[in-house]
Amino acid sequence: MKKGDYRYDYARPALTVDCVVFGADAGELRVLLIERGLAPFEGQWALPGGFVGIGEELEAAARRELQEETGVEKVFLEQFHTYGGLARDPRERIVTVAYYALVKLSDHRVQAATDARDAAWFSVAELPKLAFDHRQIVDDALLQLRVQLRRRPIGFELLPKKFALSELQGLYEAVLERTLDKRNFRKKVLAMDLLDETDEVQKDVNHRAARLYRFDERKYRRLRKAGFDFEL
Amino acid sequence: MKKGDYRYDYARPALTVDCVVFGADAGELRVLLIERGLAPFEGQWALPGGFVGIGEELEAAARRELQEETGVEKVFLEQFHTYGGLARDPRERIVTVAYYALVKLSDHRVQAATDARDAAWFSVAELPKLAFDHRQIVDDALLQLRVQLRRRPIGFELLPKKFALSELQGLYEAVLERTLDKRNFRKKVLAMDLLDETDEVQKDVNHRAARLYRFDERKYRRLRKAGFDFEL
DNA sequence: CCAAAAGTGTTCACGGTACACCCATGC
DNA sequence: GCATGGGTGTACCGTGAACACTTTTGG
Repeated sequence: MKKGDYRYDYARPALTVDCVVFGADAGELRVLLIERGLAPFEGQWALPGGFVGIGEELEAAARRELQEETGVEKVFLEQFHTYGGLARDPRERIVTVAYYALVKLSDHRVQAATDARDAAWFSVAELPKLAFDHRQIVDDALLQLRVQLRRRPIGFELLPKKFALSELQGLYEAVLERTLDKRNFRKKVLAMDLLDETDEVQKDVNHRAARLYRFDERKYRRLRKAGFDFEL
Repeated sequence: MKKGDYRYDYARPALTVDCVVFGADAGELRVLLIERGLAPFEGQWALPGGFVGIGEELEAAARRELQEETGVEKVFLEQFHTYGGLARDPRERIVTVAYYALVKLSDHRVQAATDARDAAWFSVAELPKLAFDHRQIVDDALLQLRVQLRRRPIGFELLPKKFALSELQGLYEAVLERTLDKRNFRKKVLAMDLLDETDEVQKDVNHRAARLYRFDERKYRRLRKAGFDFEL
């Protein structure tokens, strides 16, 4: 982005993007936060995000900021709400377009960079105090995730490519905050015929190892064309 | 808004709001459009909307534009997506926050004003060519409406305060684009116990007049607190 | 008396839910 | 051999879907 002197007839809000990045770990839902290296709210935890370039698509800006500040790349990303409250930012009027992202925790060693002093995963159950209105944004994203998780096959974005059914169930339980019946869950998931059984099993567990499955994107697309609706 | 000379270190997109206003009439779903009085796309039909003031909330801007351009006030309004494509507007980069609104057609005599040359209702089945990417926005809003109509009691926003069950059914059929069974529909709706039977009936119909009902907002709120989920 | 829509019950199939026991593995 | 989670089947209930006839009113 080129620094210069840009003039307009009317005052304009600044435009940013922010990302609520979810990951799952041992049946716990986590959110990726950065520790701010700059004022305002220096030293506080916040969502990764930043300004939208004048020649940059909104989603591209979200991906760029995510990559720059946390190292996270190539993830499921979806816009869910735009926040424009007058007092969001103490400096000036800033409108932010919020996205939620889903990542396989195992794939992403996060690392802070640019204006982020640090980056780390926090359990959604114990978030620190967040900068700006980011707490509100996280809460809204979580609500959105809960709704979408049941209607679209996005849970798989949060797990390793190969996973045990109990891991999938644990994820649903963590996000929906309730326990599910094991038999019913397995029956329903397998009946949808969206998972391929691999010939691998879990490793490094001190009990019987579970069979691993893989989500079949192709099958899902084919079924959806035929009018099938994912529902869990 | 005060015209002046505003300077920034980095170029900023302009920020607007646009509204997809739905109304129902004789079992047909309609959208409110304005005919543009200014370039670009002068003379073409477009969504009501306009620039967000620097000290103005997003939703407030949407309501103001709606009122100014079409005379519509005090309606159900909900944000659903933000559009930031680089080529949306031929003049410069403009990001727009889109809302959908639901109005009782009977309550609103629309009238064009400010930079709208004309305002009129169009059946969603036969929209004219629209300016900018507004066709895409309408399509997305319609999709959103279809989803929300089944999960939240928003259909009542589109009908007169007192309505016949067949009118409600006609609305659902129009939006969802499929026929519904009369007996099952009435059973389901009445079973939710959200409607109050009035002692009025339809007038000016040349057949048996239907009883009129009213949506009971209070009851709905009470039920929702008790964990009830609207679903049709 | 005819047209047009209002109003009303029952049956059936399916999917959701509840529920308990044996099995494989690591220590 | 024991602890830990993996893996499996059946019975019941409630909800959604299909379906046709009588009633009221206006013209």
